[in-house]
Parts: sequence; structure tokens; C-alpha cells
Amino acid sequence: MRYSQMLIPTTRENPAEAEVVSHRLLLRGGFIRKLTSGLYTFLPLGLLTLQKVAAIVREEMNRAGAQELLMPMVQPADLWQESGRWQKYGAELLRFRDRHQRDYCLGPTHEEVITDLARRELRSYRQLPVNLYQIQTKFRDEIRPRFGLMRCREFVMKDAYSFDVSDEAASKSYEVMRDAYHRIFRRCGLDFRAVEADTGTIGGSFSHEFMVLADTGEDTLVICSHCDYAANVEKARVALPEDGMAQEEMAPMARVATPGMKKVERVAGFLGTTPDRVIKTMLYLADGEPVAALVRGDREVQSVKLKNLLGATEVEPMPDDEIWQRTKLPAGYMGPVNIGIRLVADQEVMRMVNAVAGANEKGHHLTGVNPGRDFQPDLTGDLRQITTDDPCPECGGSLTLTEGIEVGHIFKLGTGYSEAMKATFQDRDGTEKHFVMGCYGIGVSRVVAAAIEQNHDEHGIIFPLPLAPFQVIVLNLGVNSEATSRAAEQIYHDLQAAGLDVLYDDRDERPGAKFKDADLIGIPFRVTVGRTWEKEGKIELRRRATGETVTMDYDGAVGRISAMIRDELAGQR
RNA sequence: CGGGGCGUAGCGCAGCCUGGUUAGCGCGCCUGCCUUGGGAGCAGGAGGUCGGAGGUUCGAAUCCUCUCGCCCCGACCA
Repeated sequence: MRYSQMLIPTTRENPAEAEVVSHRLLLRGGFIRKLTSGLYTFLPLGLLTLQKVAAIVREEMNRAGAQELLMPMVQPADLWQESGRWQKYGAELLRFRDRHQRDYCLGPTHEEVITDLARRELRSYRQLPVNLYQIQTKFRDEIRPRFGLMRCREFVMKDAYSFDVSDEAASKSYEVMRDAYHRIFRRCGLDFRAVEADTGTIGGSFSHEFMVLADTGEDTLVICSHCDYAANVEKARVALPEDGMAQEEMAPMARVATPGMKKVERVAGFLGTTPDRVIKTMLYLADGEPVAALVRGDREVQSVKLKNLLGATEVEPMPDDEIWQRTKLPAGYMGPVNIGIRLVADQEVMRMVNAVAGANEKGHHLTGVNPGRDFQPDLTGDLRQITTDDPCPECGGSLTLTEGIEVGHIFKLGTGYSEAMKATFQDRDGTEKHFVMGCYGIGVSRVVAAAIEQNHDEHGIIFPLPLAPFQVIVLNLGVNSEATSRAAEQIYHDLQAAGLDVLYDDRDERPGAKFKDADLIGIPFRVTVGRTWEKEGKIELRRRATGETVTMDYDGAVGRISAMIRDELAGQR
């Protein structure tokens, strides 16, 4: 491709709207342009990059035995009513009516459509297992789209769905996908981890997220430094030490005045104790109902864990100004004793002895509070956020926290959808059985953003070779010299003939501008035909990633370069 | 939706507080000359209903009201 004929609107200055690196560089490099919040046009360079990712995904999915199909983006409401998600999915599901006043939605995901297809077309166990996937635009009416391609409303996703005869078979399908995902992200040149994850609105019993490690990630992961345990903090199990029981006589409960002492630290300091001897009471709304969650004073509630423990679909902290109004409890002085609303306690709280807790009376706390004796929670379990002070739940090793970008998520769905939608097949013994399903997503457009988050410097993007829109850029630094231009053109043609993706910068620009643009758009290899060619008959090859530059004879250069690129690609496969 | 910030030329910004000529600057764009190894220089030029509506005023980018949009922090997720 000739640079002069391609729309690559690079900018020198940073766009005001972009804060994170990938967003900034995608805009500056002329990969994307914003239409409106959360909606982006992929410009030619952006589309090429997206297609590179899609090609890798497609290749590995096919290799794993999955079949590609394409489902409609517009989906009828009745399918969603059947699965129950028309009510459950919430405002993220964009709904609308057609001219006949029939309800539809734009597909945020395709469990309903695929399950409908399966129940019509898959009749016999002989047809199973089946794994069907598509690469398609999804629409989710996100509360807050942000960070460019990282979190859009419209985005490109690969979604796959597996159908199996049994749970064991489904587990096998799941493992096949897990392996495929590892290959995909490895081939994309990304530093990633597969972590245990929460299942969210998709539902299901078991899932892993694939996280690209990057500071701008929206998720936090815990990673064990000794074994291969890794988990999303939303999910990470907190191990309860065997010998955590305090050896202390239970004291009688006493009411003390603690005027103005709302924060745990202040109460503890005032009463001459430490936050780990205080029971912290946090109020939440679980599906609209008030719930009190108890954790030790030096811990934080993990609301996803709370949600799962309660079996709720939505949990949010109760706004301060609603606490009194809804519960008649004084914010800052709440405690578990005679609280009068649903009570959930972290496992650790149940071991506390002679704790301090709010008295449910303004300006007062209780001392000598003992769980089991003075209050009995409705539920107990693992409720708190894990910290780096906690041991690894698998091996007891030490944990570190890292930010991550979720680029893939795989779920074991079980029979939830097939039961709701009566999707069955006839098994070997003649009985009708529900399909055991799995679903597997990859944010194809997000992979592009994640790759940039992980691979850039102050000059611009440094694309991993497999994702780069072009593998080589040829700079003609002598567009006004016929001889130089002829040499550059020849190299351009020969590299193309060797099967490489080549961008040929034939613009009438000064060298500086060409170097800057080449760096900005992140093409892995740069060939320069200019002064050194004119003087010594040599050309220059420079690697974007390392800055390493070699000069080589013009003759034979194309062979050397294409061999180098092929070797590198083969090595990553 | 709650909290914070911003809308002035294609992009980045100044001007607004304290109303008053023809609304500026840098980059980019067009023409010519010149230049060609890290975003050159000179000369000339095009480009704006100051997000929109209403109001105050002799007079509004500037003050007031409403409204729309965008960005950032939280819940959501590939």
C-alpha cells in the first residue's frame, strides 16, 4: 500500500479527549475516529489491525474444531423473555420496536439465538459436541463508555458456544477452549494471565478471565508468586487460618459513649484498641433490599462476593442519605446487635472475641461484643477483599496485586439456557436431554487497545509483529530523486512479492516527518532508502521495538528481511 | 444515575472573571519559492452562526436561565 493513497490522518498533538495511552495513540496514529461516545469508526489502518487479531482468533478457533457462523445483531424480545434475561439484563440491553410494534434488542451476546438454533437443528447426541462461533459487532449500552476501544458501546467480539451431551464432555470442551485462548493471546504477543473469575450476568458455574497485564486495566488480579494461582480480586478466595481463634474469656457487653467517632480508626484509637478488634458494619442494597455486611475493621467488603453469597443479581452500597430513611440506623454507629435487618458476616468476624461494634445509637458503641452470643448472622462466608497480606489460598505462598485488562472470558454454562429454552437432544438411550453449554468470548477490538497499552513508548505504538497492520514500512527519503525512488519502489514491490504486508511511504514529506509517523503507527520493521543508498548502495533496516539498526547491501536485502520476518512469526506460532 | 471538569477554525489552546473596533495564537490545510536523515524556512492565502435556545443590555464569546454534547471518578463488562 502506498502511504500517499491511504487515509492515515496522524496528528502531532494529543487529542484532548483521550487520557489513556491506547486511546491517545489510536487517535494520533489515525487508526480510529470517534463518532460519538462509545462509538468509533475504524479507519483503514485500524481496520487492518483489527483484521490481524481476527485472523489469529479465527485460525485458532478453527484449529480447535469450532465452526464459524454469523448470527443477526437484531434479536427478537421473545427469545430473551424465554431465557428470563429480558427482565434481568437491565439497561445495558438496547431495546427498540419495529413498525409492527414488536420488541427487539441489539445483541449484547448471543446465548439466546444460538440456543434457539441448537434446539431446532441439533437433534441427536451423534451431532455432538458442537462449538459454533462468530466474529461480530456487539452492542452494549454501557453506563459509561471510556478509554477509546477499551470500553465501547459497539465493539467487535468473537463469541463461541459449545453444546455437549454431559457435564464431563462440557468440561472437555471448556478445556479445549482454554488451550485455544492461551494460544491466541500468546500468538498476539501479549503478556497475560488466565484467572478465576466471577460469572456476572452471563451466568454459569465456572469461569476464567484472560487478563492482559497493564496499568490501565480496569480489573485487579491477585497472582501467587509461588504457584500458578491467579484470580480476579472479585473472586479470590480468602483462606481462613486454622488457628485464628483468640484465646480470651468473653467479657460482658458494655455500652460506651463515642461522640463524633464514626471512622473505625478513630473509634479504635479512642477506646485504646486496634481496628482489627472492631466489627465494621456496611449497609448495602441487594436487589433493593437492605442488608448489613460485617467485616473486621481493617478489612474491606468485596461487593461481588457479597452478591454471590446472597444470590442477588445486583448489590450496591446504600447511599448515605438513604440509611436513616430506610433503616432508622445512625450512619457511623451501626452494629450487628439487634440491628433488625438482614445480616451477613465475613467468616473472620465469627472468630472475633470481645469486639467493638456500633450500638445502633448515635454517639455510642458497644464493647465486649461476641458473635454467636450477642448476634447471629443470617449468613456467613467469605465476604472480604483479599489483600497482599493474605496467603495464597492454594499453596499459602505470598500474593501480589496487578492491574489487568479483560480480553477474554470463558464460562461453563451448564444447562441453564437449554432448560429455560427447552433445548434438548436425544441421547443414546433414547431419552431427551438438555444440552450442556459453554460460552467463550474475546474482545477482538479490545485486544487491539490492550496490545497498545502493553507495547508503546514515548514515540508511539510498538505493535507485536502478528498484530501490526503492516509488517514493514519502506521509507523513500528521496522522492525527488529518480534513482532513489526507483530503488525504493523496487524494494516495496519485492517485499510485497515475498508475501509481506508492506506500507510504502512515497509521500513528498521531509525525512523527519516520515520517521515520526513510522514510529507513531508502530510498524515493526522500517526500511530506509535514502542517503546511505545514494552514497554506498546500502539500505537500512531498523526494528521499532529495539531501535536496533543494520545497514545491508541493496542486493539480497529483500531476501534477508523477509526471512527475518518469517522466522519471527514462525517462532510465535 | 451521583460527583468533578470542558465545549471558541480540522487539531491543540488563549480571550470570559472586570461586556465595547474586524475574535486571536500554534499546528495542520492551499499557492509559490526554497529545503530534504528525526515533525525546516520565507512570502501569500483559505477557514469561525464562539455547542444550541432564550433572556439582560445601546451593545454578549464574555453576565443570567434552560438545554445538548464530550471527558474524568464510581456501579457494569469483552
